[in-house]
Amino acid sequence: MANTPHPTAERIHQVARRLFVKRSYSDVTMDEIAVKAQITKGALYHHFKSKEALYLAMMEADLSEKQVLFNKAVTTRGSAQQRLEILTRTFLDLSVEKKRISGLIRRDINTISLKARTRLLQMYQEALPSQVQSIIEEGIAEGEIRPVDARLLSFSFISLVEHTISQHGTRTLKDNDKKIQFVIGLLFNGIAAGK
Amino acid sequence: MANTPHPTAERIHQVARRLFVKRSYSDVTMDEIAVKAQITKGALYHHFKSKEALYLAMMEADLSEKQVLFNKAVTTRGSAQQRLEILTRTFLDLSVEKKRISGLIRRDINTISLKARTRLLQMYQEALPSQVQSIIEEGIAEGEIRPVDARLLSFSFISLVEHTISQHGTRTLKDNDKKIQFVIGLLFNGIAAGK
DNA sequence: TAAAATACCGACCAGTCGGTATGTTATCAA
DNA sequence: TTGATAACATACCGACTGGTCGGTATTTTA
Repeated sequence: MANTPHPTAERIHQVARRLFVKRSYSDVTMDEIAVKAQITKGALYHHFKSKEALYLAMMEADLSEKQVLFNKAVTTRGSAQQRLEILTRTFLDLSVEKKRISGLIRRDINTISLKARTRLLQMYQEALPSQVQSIIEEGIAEGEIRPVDARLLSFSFISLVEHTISQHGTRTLKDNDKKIQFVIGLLFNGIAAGK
Repeated sequence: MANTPHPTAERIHQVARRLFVKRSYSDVTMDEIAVKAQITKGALYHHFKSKEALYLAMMEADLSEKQVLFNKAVTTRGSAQQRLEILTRTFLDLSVEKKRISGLIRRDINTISLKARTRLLQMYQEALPSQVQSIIEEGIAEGEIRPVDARLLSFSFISLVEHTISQHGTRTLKDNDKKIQFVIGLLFNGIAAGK
């Protein structure tokens, strides 16, 4: 699945990724992907049987890669806060493009078929929210974090991190250390002044 | 602009809103809007000169309504926390559909023309983030909130609220009081157990 | 009541897009 | 050398989509 099968397929992946990150699923055409990948539509359809298949393959490659990466943070020893910091840093160290991909799912999820949707959501779940969630749950078990809904909190946390890489986020929080500080500080201590 | 000009135009607005909330800009067709509004395409184009114009009109009507609503929370006397609670409650009291609309902007923003995009972002800015931001800024000035980037925080806060109305959010946090408690608690105090 | 504006109809058009059918060329095992 | 198969190219299809247009019904105004 993520086994670099063919240089052309790899190039198609790259091109598709770049385009899908910038524009929505419906707005990216197979013709454009073919042109940008310097092949013809025939070749494109030789490697991927449909647009949805290409989209899915691209997303799955990305998500399984992230799943492995983030798992290192989950399995590290340390406090929940430390591990969330590591996970966040791992994410922030990715290329701009790869950081943005995760956000596509919410945007495009309703445009693809039900089957693809289910599969995609499941992969996303395992790659990101579940891993954040497990750290939070252990933090709660250890008494480090007060009991809250870990699932909802993990989604909130992911959004929070995503905001730091937005246009305004990068303007305000120049480097990754500042971003991590903002995100972790807000998550653990909130914004109340009295402390 | 928001002056109930014509029953048919009003119906078109409703139908468009319902469809655009569920699916992306590109995926909603003018034909479908016409059929669902029980008029012909000719009539539809009589009331709105283009698809984009309809989308924009719908969004603007919604945003200007929200702008007024949320402004009441901003101009209320009280602590920043109290005012954010009021603003959040005002939002949560809206219909499911109207709660969801705000999220469309991020999804569709890259699909529409540059001109429309700029205008839309500006209206959104004034309706939501700016108002949240001004409350936060006053909270900082009063020493209630520790100094953070108010703009980035307002975006984060809005996302946080939006998560509480997601599928999982409503499952976990049954009523609006629970949602407000979660959101405000997290924002002001974080999740650290030691306090 | 004539005229003019508004609201609406539905057939049509030009262009787009995902996908296919049918080739041609490169690769490589037997 | 051959022949099967993978890797491409080219031409095309048909469904769909945003938008147009000539004309009609209805309401408002003079």
